[in-house]
Amino acid sequence: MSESMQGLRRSHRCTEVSAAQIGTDVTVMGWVQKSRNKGGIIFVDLRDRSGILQIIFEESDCGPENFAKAEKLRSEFVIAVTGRVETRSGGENKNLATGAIEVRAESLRILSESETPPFPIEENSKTKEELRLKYRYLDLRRPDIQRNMMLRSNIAVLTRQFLAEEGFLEIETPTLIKSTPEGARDYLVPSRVHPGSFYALPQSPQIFKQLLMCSGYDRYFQLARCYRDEDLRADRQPEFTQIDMELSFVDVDDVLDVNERLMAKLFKELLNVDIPQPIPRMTWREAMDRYGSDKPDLRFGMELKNVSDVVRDCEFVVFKGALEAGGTVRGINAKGQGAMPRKKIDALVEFAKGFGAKGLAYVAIQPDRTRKSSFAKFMRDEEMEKLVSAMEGEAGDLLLFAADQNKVVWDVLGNLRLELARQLDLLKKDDFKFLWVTEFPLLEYSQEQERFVAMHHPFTMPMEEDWHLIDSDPGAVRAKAYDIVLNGTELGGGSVRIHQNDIQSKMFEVLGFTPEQAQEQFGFLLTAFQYGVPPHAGLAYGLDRVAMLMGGCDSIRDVIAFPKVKDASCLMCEAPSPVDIKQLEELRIEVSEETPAKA
RNA sequence: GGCCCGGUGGCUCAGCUGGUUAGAGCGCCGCCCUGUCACGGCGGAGGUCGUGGGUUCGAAUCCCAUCCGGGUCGCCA
Repeated sequence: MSESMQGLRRSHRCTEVSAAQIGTDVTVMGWVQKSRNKGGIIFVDLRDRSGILQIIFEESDCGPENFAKAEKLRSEFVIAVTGRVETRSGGENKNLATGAIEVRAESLRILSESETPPFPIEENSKTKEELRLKYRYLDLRRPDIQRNMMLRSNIAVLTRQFLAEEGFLEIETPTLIKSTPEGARDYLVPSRVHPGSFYALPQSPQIFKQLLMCSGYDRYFQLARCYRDEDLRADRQPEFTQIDMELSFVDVDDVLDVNERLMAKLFKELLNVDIPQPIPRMTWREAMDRYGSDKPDLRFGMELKNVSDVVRDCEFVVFKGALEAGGTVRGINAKGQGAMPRKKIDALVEFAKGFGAKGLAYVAIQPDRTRKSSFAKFMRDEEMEKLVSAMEGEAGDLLLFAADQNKVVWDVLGNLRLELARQLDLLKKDDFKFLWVTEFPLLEYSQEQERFVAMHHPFTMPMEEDWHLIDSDPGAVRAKAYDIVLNGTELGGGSVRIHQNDIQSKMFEVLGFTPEQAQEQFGFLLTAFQYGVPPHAGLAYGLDRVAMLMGGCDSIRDVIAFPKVKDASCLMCEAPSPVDIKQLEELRIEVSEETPAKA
């Protein structure tokens, strides 16, 4: 039996009740976390989003009718209690924020009863994610998820506040837009009015924000929903939220400056963590050379070393072959891991092969400085000495080498470095190491498409000093593009945009667009740029990733209220789903054996 | 699409080199209990071992297929 709210008003959230209210009456409402019935006295832990407050029921205070109701309380019943705040006479509970006080119930209303939940609503749930997601509305009651959602809300509020104070305007852009084939796969929405034509959901508001610059809005931002029809990961959902911004009359430094102050504000106010100002910068090339990654995790060292010159004259065919083929030999030094058992080293070799390595050469330096090595027999002693010394190898160290084309060597050692850090527990979640990675390559060659594709997007401004290479060596042209990296995660990225038609046309040409194709895809942008466009630049964060890292979570699902699972479906509402055949007919979409529809 | 891990009462797990009636903790239900807060005591209910097939005298256990969830590679301008 559910009672009404008639005549009742909540006076406090659970943990807003404090010693300051002792002796006064309060009215609290929430969910029964737990009821402990001692016979003549009943303790109820009442939970709301603020936390837990103990209610005490005794018949002499609340009367027989209320006491009888209190005896019926079960987990997750929703109740309203009016009572007197008291100091606990039974001793303080140090585990609760409200552990020194309790509310002696004078009246009780059962606002809603509850079935026994399918899993316990409690902190640090061990429940399978599958079940949690099916009953996400219950999972969202758990204190740790509620903290995540509140953190996310605070991030959004502070971001708006900060950017507004910095002169940014919040402007919404459409989510039914034109499909562009470059980049990620689009989610498509069929048009009823234009049979056979489709809208796309935006992968980002990129073109619209550039048009806003063209329109003179100067500084724009938006917390924008974005959609990409690609496979999911722990840090990737098909729909996600960007903190998206664009600025006019700026260059790289201006964008970096405002963003490092934004990050500093968020981390200081929400986590009381000081972010260095300015945030360290590293070029893409340096990041690759030192860490084998364009999003290096700076919480630990173990940097890559290029030893190509050291081993250039040795007879080890793996090294020799790689160098002759134009590749490099690089290594990392896992300090103190020289005693790693053979089995574990073999596992690392297998791990490396997963990233394209043909093998992994190693030297394990024993405590007595003798060496166990997979390739010593191919090296002269003095060559080995030189190599070990180039790696700063000391007794007890494990040296690991990869030899191949740069791209492979970077990838293998970069991932190996992270794997070793995980094994050695070097990655502390409350250690926040920010980094700007700058000067990304403008283009990268796609084997699959047999042409150069934009590393960032086709509107990215090349670095002026490299532009003369665009025909002779397109891959060597660097861009005014930058990523903001935190603890090995790409939090966001952006660039200075091209605002000159001649450079833009050349870009399209290099990317293999005919002028007609460029016009067809981006004509409105190109036309807009003929009417006076300011130099502009911008950046977009993955808000979900920001919240994930700030909240110490392992997956962005933990900071998204209703996330989707690996195959992009929703376990709770069961989207996507077949639709009524009538809906399909209206859209002129034909039904076949393979596309099920409701009759 | 590839590879790896998992699926056993409501929850979390054990059992898995085949062999009595599939166990434990928590939860749930009933009774008792006036200072609990991981409350306690007594009693009780609850299981198609993800699904389908196969091997076998016998399958939670072995084999094949398949579904579901997670991680990862490809993919993600």
